[in-house]
Amino acid sequence: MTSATTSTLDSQLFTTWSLNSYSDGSVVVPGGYSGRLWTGECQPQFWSKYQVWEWLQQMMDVYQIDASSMPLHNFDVDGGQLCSMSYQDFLHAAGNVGTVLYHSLAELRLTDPCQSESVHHDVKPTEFDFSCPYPDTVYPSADVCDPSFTSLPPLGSPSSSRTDTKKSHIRTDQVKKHNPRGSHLWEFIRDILLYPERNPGLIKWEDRTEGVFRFLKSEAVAQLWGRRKNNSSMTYEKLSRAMRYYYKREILERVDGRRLVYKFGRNARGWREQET
DNA sequence: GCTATTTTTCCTGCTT
DNA sequence: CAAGCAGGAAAAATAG
Repeated sequence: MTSATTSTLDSQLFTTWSLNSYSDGSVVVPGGYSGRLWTGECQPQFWSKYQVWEWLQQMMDVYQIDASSMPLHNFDVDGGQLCSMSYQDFLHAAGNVGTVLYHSLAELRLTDPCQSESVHHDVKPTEFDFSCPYPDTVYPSADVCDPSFTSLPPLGSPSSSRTDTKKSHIRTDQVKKHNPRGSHLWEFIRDILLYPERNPGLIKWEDRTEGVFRFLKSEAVAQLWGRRKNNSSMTYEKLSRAMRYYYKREILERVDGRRLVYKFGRNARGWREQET
């Protein structure tokens, strides 16, 4: 359904991010961009850990892989290490899902050098660590932080249309469950929070152990959420309404006075440092 | 298709 | 003033 007209998307991404939210459906393209943007370097071999992570997110989204069957900790490696993993290693690290990952990665490695025409104001992966010295200007953070949703697998090769999905019958009870990983807003927020090194100042922990966090770029997060839900007219105003509904369910706790600050409640799970 | 949740939209009023 | 926060209502999406 969604055709990815990649070329124009870049610019539209910019538009999206710089528009202040009142873009009544006229701007943002539904669907997604091809997985190119998030690949700062081109070759998987040169990916940083966070790029590997990004790739994994893409895979999970594209193939609807359940987070529970995708042990991210087994992939705390950089591109070089990732590429040196054998098929067996993948199976080991991710079970059946490993098959998909392995093949997808293989695809990627075959495809061309790179795009590298990403963003002129490119930020090096190394600078993502916490610091995030971004001013107030809106930047196209989608390329580095979109934890989600693409309708196409990021296999930039037109040659092999879709060697993936069916080739290996990956939809063994692990893949393609229901609506696996965070399909809920609070989970989406949580996931952004969980990996600060890849979160370029969108949301920030205020108190990690207490589960207090703050939106730094409310509209940007809203846009991201909108992208996830394929809703181009999402705004922080609306997103926050949904957040407020969480109070009653105790997924979030109210935090007085402080703007853009929320706190996970007893019914929110999976956000703590180490815990189930 | 139906039901129960969740989220999205919109809105009025209040607070920072 | 602009941007957030609060919730109520009701429509739209989703999950099952």
